Amino acid sequence: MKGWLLDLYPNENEIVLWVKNDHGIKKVIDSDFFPSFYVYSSLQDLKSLESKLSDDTSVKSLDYEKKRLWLREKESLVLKVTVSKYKRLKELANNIDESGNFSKYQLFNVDLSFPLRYTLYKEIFPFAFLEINGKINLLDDINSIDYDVPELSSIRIDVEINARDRIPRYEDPISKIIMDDIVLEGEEKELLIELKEIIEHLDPDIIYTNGGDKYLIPYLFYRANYSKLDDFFLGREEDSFPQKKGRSYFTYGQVKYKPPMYTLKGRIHIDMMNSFLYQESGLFGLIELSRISRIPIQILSRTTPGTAITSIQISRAFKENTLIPWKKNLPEQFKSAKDLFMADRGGFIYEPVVGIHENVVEIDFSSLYPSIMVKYNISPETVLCNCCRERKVVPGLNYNICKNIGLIPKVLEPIIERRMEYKKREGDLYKQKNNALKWILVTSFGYTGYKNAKFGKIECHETINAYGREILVRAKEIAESLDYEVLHGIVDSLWLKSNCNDHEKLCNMIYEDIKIPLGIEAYKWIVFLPNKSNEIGALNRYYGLFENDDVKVRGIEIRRRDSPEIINNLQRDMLKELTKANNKKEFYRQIPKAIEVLRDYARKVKNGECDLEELVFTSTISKKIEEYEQFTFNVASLLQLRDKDVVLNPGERVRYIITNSNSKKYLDKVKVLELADENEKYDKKKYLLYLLKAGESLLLPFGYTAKRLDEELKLTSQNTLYRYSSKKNVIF
DNA sequence: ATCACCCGGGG
DNA sequence: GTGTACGGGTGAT
Repeated sequence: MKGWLLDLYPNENEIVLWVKNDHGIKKVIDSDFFPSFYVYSSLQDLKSLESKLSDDTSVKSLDYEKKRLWLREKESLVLKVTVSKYKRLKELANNIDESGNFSKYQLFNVDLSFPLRYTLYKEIFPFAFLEINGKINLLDDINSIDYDVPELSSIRIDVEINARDRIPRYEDPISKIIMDDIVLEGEEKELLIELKEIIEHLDPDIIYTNGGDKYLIPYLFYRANYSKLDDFFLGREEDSFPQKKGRSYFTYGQVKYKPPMYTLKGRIHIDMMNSFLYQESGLFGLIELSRISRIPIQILSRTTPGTAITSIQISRAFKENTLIPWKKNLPEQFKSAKDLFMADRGGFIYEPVVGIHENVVEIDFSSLYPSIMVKYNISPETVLCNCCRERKVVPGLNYNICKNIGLIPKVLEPIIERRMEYKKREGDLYKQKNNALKWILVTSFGYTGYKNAKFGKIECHETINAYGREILVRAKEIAESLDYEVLHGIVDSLWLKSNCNDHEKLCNMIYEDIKIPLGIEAYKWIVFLPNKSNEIGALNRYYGLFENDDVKVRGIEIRRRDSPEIINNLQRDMLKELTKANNKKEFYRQIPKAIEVLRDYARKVKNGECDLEELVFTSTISKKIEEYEQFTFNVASLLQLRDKDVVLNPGERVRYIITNSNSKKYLDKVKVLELADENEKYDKKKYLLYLLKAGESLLLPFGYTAKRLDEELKLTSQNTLYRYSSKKNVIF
């Protein structure tokens, strides 16, 4: 049969493939695939290991092969250990590593996923069009841009829960099941049977949920179990979920909570809430990445772009007969692009000139890092290579770079080209594919410096930084030579001021010099904001109005996830007034109107007219309740929830209203939204203060502190409206 | 005054 | 399958 490879996964000791075409879908089992890992050591040690392993019944075969231990190194003799039981692979690798005191043996290809092993071995990939008749025949090309995608049917499932209070629990029964436009109501057990029957009947390829991993799917199974429905499942055959708990983990200093995956068999479950890549690039973005990264779509939808880029790198290394290192122990720690630049503030960070500016353009090297990596051939095996010691080309660093093209550029260049091709085309399909690739490129940089990255090396980071810094400095010099004034600059962007309107010349000159694509956008005006504490320009706090009337806001409350709606609405409405201005002069005229907006909001808060929903803070829990040292709003919320037997994992969010900010009593200080009743009294003074501070955030460069705004707003007489007296009150 | 805690960014 | 920046603001002590 011919069809598209919808999904594949290991099951016990075989690989299951689901192949879809216009006539239906077929499950294919390959029970003749056995995974391997590799061991390198002295020949003598390998020989003794070989004889030791030959007694192990789970070892299927032991062979010697010639492989590269690292990119472009000469091939070495290694022992290939093939296991007959999938589960034994990692156990065996661990045993060997331990028996050699974690130093005698170097192990490779240990932590590769089974789908990746299988697709590399068979030279196929997810969503490939192929023919299966005893053996697999690829009728597709992984490099293809205009590949066909199967028609996929889908359904979205939501449930409503008959909860005792507003916190839904597993013990609460289902009240409603909604499947697209089908609404099921009635007795719970019947509902579940009907749900299963409808899914069997419609037989969708994709099931979309909102929170399926975290709640919906496990809940449905819990209820089915409670109703003694033992053949309840949602896949194309019985689902088996790993008994895993979700994990909380740190990223960029923030705690995230990752619920366990609920993947279905033969059907694709996409949890829209748990899929960054789906949110960013849609179904076609997922398919695009699934193909090129060889990660099955259900797994891919739940991973980060960094995982996908790693997988692509592994595939490339595999093709070049290079083994994949198991663990790495480089001392440097993971840092994101921005971190590194922040960490050593080079000459290309310009503290913003606080205040409002006209005639401003922002230039932006949108894919600076991947471009640098490709252009300057930056890769772990090219930076400080042994063969080209003389080529010390890195600006300001004593590093040499190889003349032979490295793995990272080889991987990135085709992706950049693909993306450029998609960018040229119209329509949602290409937009989604383009977005998916964008994220691959953006994250590729961070991963080169992450210590556990398969193909990472800190010197790559330093090298990329050195080039990046040089490029920004160069761009600045060119701009200044054309009489542009630099107002602000950070990482890959510069804000420039000039009376001349011909910015094309600037772009051309920079591009001619640097040969890295850049974008340019003109502002009618932009306001750079100071730190609230010291009046110095803050690197990432600004707002501005583009020539096309789009508004760009960074760093202030409206951008924060924890801000209550009322703060967001206030700043949105104040900005609405301010952005009516087409220039600096008009901007100053709009300031009093923005303050009037603030007055309206303040009045509403003062009069107790706010809906509770507007006042809700949504804050992320960073640790377990007992680990907190201070009695914060979050702690008070957690205590309230604990009374109701609800425990949140670090990384999950609480929603609360401030009822008495200064109170030391957890029941009094805040109210968790789900536990609040409609007549809950909120802390008016506190919310008023928040409003004033949010107003200050926008207007501080013009002399309005929260305190001063407070004074203004207390004016009750209608004709003493604040008179803005020109430049006297302006700090800058 | 100092420490604890939470958030951003990218597009 | 995986990661603890750094500076900003606000609140607690």
